[in-house]
Amino acid sequence: MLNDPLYIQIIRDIQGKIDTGQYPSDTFIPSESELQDIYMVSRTTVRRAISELINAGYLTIVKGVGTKVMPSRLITTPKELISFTQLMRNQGMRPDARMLAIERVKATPDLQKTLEYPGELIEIARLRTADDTPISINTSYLPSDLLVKHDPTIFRTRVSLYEVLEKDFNIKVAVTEDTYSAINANASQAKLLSIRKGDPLLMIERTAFNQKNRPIEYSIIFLRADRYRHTITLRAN
Amino acid sequence: MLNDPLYIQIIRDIQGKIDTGQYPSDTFIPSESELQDIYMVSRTTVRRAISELINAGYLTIVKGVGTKVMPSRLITTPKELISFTQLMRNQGMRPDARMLAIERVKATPDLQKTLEYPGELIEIARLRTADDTPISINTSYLPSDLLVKHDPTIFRTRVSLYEVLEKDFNIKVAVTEDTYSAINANASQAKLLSIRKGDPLLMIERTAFNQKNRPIEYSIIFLRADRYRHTITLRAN
DNA sequence: AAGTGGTCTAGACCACTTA
DNA sequence: AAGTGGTCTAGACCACTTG
Repeated sequence: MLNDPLYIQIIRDIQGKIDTGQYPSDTFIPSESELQDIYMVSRTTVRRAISELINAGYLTIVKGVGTKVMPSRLITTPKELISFTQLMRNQGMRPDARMLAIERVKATPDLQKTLEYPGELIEIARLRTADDTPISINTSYLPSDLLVKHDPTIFRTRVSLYEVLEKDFNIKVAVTEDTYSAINANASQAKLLSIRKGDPLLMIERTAFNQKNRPIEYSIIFLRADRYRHTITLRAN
Repeated sequence: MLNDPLYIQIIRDIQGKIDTGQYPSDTFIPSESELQDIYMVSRTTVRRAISELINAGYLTIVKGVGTKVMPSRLITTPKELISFTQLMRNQGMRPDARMLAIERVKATPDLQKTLEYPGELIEIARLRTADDTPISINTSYLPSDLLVKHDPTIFRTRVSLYEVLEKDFNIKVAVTEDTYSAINANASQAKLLSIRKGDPLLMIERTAFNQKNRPIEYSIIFLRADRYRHTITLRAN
């Protein structure tokens, strides 16, 4: 923490002051030259920190006037990539998962193309719950060459698949492409999710990429529309 | 253009070289010191330009090695805010809209709260089509005090509501909050969209804000799930 | 060892807002 | 006129990757 770059430390400090209300919503934070004095750094470093906080949606600049704290409504939903475990935790729910299957499977032509990998895949199917209510059926496919370090059963040890990838396999998801659609539940989906056949499901297909732009996961998620809504905040360029 | 800041001109130039293939996908662009010589600017200015291109998804940095052009797959789906007109054009379709209603309405309590406006609203309901196939029913509510400059019928003159707001009212959308859900079509929705009652619809509720964080539009959109998929690319922080 | 990007400084001049 | 952020320069030292 103490060895982190100065601008990171400044970001953390300002973020903390926003969160604790020392810099309330819609008020101006100290000017850049004041921040230079506070943190004893150059203006470039102050501006670097402010620039990232603007990018993250915490601050906004009014030309010729000053730098203002964004209304918290717009702070709380960052446009960052987020895992479903995190999403549910953010909504104050206790996420869990029941493993339906962990198997080695052959890739279909579509999956081969999407994952750019001709070999075997690991299929992980899970029923996700929040506060013990079934929320979604989540089926992931991962190239097996990425997962040689441990037995696939390691995915039983944690609720978040992305946490297993990061902590046990050192694989970090950098980019996702999410496609939203809607379908009617079929009989088996309805049974698993405790709803009726024909009820609406939000369907999300996600392809995840690592830092080197290699596809590392394709997943298809069926979410109960009555229990779950997915919100995303976007900013114009 | 010539009076634009240097870093903007550099961004445009590099973007152009990526688009025309002079800097092909997955190859390294010149190093920062080479770019200093090319553009005759300081390293700070070069880095400013590169930083924004990384943010926009065009470039990626490999530590200690160089700066690489992102694969075009990941460039083509920017995470920017985008209008539905643009979205359909991007998919190679010809978007159009049939006006269903332009009316002054009283705000429901929910709408009053969402739009933070107690007065009358302008309701604009439209059937959106792509290549003459009905795609979505789009109902927007806007505070009437924003629209005094012209008669509301001006919304008939353009296909894109956001274009009318920007060009005729000088109102720019800066941030949107989109919530995704799914429902089954009711009888009237099914009729308008040429589908059957009970067929799945993707529902998107959007609240749009201007640069000053004032809510300027609430819209609810019902999309035919069989004809339309909505893709978003997200990056980790 | 050489080259790359990562961080940081100390200045400068400008356009914009407010009084 | 004074204060704000917007842009830019010319240096410096560092950590990381590769030959």
